[in-house]
Amino acid sequence: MAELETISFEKTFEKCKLPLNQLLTKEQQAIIMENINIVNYNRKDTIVKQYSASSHVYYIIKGTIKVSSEQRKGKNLVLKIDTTGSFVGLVSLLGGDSYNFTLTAIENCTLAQIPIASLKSVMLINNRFAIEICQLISRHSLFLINRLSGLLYKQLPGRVADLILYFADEIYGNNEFEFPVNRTELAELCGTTKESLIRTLSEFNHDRIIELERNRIKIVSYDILKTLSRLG
Amino acid sequence: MAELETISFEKTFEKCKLPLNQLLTKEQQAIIMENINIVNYNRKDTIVKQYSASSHVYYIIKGTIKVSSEQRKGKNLVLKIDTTGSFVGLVSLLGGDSYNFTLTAIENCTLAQIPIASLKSVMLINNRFAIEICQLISRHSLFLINRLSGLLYKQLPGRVADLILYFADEIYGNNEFEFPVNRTELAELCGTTKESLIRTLSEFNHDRIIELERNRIKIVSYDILKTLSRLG
DNA sequence: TTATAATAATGATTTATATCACTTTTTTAT
DNA sequence: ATAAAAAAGTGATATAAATCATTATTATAA
Repeated sequence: MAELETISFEKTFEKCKLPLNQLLTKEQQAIIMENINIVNYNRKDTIVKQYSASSHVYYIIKGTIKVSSEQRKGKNLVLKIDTTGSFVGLVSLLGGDSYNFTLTAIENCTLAQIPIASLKSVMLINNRFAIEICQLISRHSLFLINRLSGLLYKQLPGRVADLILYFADEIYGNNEFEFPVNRTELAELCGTTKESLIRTLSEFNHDRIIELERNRIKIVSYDILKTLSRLG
Repeated sequence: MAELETISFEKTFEKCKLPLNQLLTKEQQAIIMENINIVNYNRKDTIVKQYSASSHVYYIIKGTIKVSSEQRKGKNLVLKIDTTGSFVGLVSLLGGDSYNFTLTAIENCTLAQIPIASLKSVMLINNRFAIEICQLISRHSLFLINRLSGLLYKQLPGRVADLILYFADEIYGNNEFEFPVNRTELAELCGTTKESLIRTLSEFNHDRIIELERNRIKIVSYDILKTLSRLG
């Protein structure tokens, strides 16, 4: 499950959405790299478990993971999907001393484990960087609050439309893609049950809003999806 | 609605949960006070409107406000109640350039309006302060994510139990208190309708879990509420 | 290849809660 | 003090989606 490698700062954070090269001095980059671990995970591997003591922040060098939270025995909520170039676990960095969510690889991934202490120490000597991290946390929070409010108020067609649009627009940037997770996990992404999700997807398929074949999906009418999302 | 006053930094932030006196130098305190506005609001006054351009962060010198978000025409979600000593609007500080939520006074309030620019400039020269603010944002986000997940997964008795416990434990620190808002707003706090909320409260009253008389409520069995909250 | 397990799909039924329509009580204003 | 408006409460009904039960399909292993 976990094998170590050594690569440069540049290479590691090549795809990062923050311009870390400008943001951090060479010395600060060295602090980060000093205790970094590069780890590979396979599909379905658990990266961190909710409630366990938090020690690292993760950066996705390559791959896709899901962030989820156990609501009760057997009831899971998938909060979001994260891919290449994202930091994960930032809210847990300052929000408490244990992880608030479970992270699971949904395809083969390469992650960098950055010790919280390293990250904090760089934040303490580099305010621009601290504020950038703060900004990531704020945006991420707003995204989740919006998503959860949507799940709370919209009914299924709207939530499933959001789900499809989320994958198409935010994850894959393509109107044709393959769901990286099974129906149960898709259901957990829109706060419903496997059965209800399947029914709604089938309806969309029948109504020619999408073309669905197993995990392969193609959006036929983006506009109708947008409308469904809006009307909830 | 809005009348100005001038008071000292010490007096203004007397009840603040952050030790601003230690955290900020006299010069930094002066930057904050330079463009600060002290404003009084009456019950039901709108403090800021969702989607309007964000210019200030608010600090509650005294009083209680609600933070809400319009989900669709006529459908509101009350995200949280905030009281004396809290900063409000921090996620909007860095998360974007408009307010993400509507703030409304639910009792007579005195708030300090702090220009975002002042706050940011202090954060840029004081890393400890920046990290403290970042921490506030993280904790606040986790609270909301938990609350919203609860609303999503629990059914009404669990959500109403949470509502009562929220007021008793977090807002008033007392098992006997008066709801500061009407039934519609209580319903909006637990993502339901006025009617359903009223019915659930009446059941709790009938089952002697609470003693309810108009807005005055007394928790009779804290344990049952806790159990209802846990079982959802 | 065949058996076994996992996942997907569909139909029937139940249930929590929203909606609607209305009454009663309380608050506010004249 | 009385009228008008707002808020609280109640009952009947509708409905979206969960649950339960079962079958079909696909993936995995012997």
